[in-house]
Amino acid sequence: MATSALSLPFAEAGSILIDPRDPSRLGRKLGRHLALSAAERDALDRWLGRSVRLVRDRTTLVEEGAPPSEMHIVVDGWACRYRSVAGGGRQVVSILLPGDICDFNSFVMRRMDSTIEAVGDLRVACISRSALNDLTAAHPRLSQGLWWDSMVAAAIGREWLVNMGQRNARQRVAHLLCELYHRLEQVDLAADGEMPLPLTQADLGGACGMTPEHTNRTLRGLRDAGLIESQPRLLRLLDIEQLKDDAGFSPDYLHGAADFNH
Amino acid sequence: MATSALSLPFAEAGSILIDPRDPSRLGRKLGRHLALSAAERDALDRWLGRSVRLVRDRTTLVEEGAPPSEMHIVVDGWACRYRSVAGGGRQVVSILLPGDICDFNSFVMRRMDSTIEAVGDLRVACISRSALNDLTAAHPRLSQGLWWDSMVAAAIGREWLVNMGQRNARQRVAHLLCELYHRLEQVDLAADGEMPLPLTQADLGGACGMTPEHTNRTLRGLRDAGLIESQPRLLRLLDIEQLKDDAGFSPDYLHGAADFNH
DNA sequence: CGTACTGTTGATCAAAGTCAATTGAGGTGG
DNA sequence: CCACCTCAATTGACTTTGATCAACAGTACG
Repeated sequence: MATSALSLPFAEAGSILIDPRDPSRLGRKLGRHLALSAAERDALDRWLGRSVRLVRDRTTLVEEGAPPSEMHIVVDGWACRYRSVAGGGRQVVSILLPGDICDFNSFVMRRMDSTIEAVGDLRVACISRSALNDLTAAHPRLSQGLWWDSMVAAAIGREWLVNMGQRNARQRVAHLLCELYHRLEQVDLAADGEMPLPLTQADLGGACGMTPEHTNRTLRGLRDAGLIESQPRLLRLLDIEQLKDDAGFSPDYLHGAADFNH
Repeated sequence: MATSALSLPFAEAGSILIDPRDPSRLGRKLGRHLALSAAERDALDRWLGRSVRLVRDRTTLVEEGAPPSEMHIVVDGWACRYRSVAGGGRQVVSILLPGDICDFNSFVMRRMDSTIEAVGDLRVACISRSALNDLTAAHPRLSQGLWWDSMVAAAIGREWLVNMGQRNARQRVAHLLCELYHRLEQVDLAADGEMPLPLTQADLGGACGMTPEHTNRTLRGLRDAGLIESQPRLLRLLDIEQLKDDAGFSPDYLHGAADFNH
């Protein structure tokens, strides 16, 4: 019988294997945790390149309430996943970066429970259920990788809960910025305290449960304290250690390779 | 009572080691979504009864930072999963009811990122990685069920984010109570607006990002409005419709069987 | 050029946190 | 059986955070 994408081939968390080549961000991310073979990476990259969709700035990739179709993986660009509430409010429930799986639940749920919107132009790889089944049947370790990624996404969600429930505005924003920086770093999109940041202040606030106005003031506070410096779509973390300290940020919850493999 | 099932050897073919009137809540929950065969249900129940651990009131089942061992499923009782923050604060990130999987990430992560604590005496089924692999290899549909459960848990986490970010204290508490009622109902532990509630007000507040004092006042508000009525470990929802309406609660995110089956 | 968004700032206000006590119930030991 | 102890629930007074309302400025773009 074919191993379905939903199978559970759990193995011991493997040793790191960094492939010197430059495959998809997802492959790169998974490769930091699992020992993916060249064949597995190739297969993944092939599938990711097979059907890529372009989503224009501020248009939606999937809509809340709609029946799910395919699963999407961010190839390039950013996206926000949010839920709308009565009264016009919107809560950002996750921020999707290159290499992130947008809607893992597509194959399990009957309706999407949140909306995914592009922040800047976005390219996503589309994978049908049967394609994913084929892929994971041929390469069970990729299936492990998907599980791992799914669990990390859940851990990030839990940390966001901690963020909103236990920290003040300044800490919330600082924490989110630290998280984004670390996640970008893991896929080689940030370094030296410098990162792209296409999100508006309203997006950032929406992720922290804050109004745009208060987000603005909070960012100003961080800027005045010499912790960050911003240009239109770019952010520089001037004192990461101080920022982490203020925010109570510890990267453990990201379960990133850097913290576990050495 | 059923504690005698603890040490029973796995011997009688087809027999259910747990009280036959009390089949696993997990099986019941999954059965609402998937068409589980009798054999699948039976296999699940057997495994769940194989190794049951008793966790005393307010002691921890798994500890933040510890390396994961087995996966646990609530058989009976309640638990809270929380993360501690510097300064003594604790954020409850999920509330675990009978039939819930406590720590699905056990098999994927290297360290637990949160603590799970019993709320009242708790019984959990323990399943090793290899046992789960065997079980899902023999019954692939159970594997689907685990995926489904995992995705629902993630959806609940997202809804909690919405709750904390977009709703006021009264709505947050009302929403949480509605959610708990619905989830209990799905495993036949609540009906007619009446539900067990072993949580303290501090627990409830911890899940909503509120102080115990404010939680107390908020509950009083709901009581004064005639929406709820409480006894020590029991809660009655006197006007569920009004409560849902106030809270902006819609059970869609629970992806419950009632809305999707048939 | 308007138009529309994003960022910015100020004034005011309400919601929730903090600090401080008191009450009440359950459990324990004498 | 009762005194005592602990923890949960409750209430009050006060403070602070962040929301709300209201402008206005900079910028991109048709």
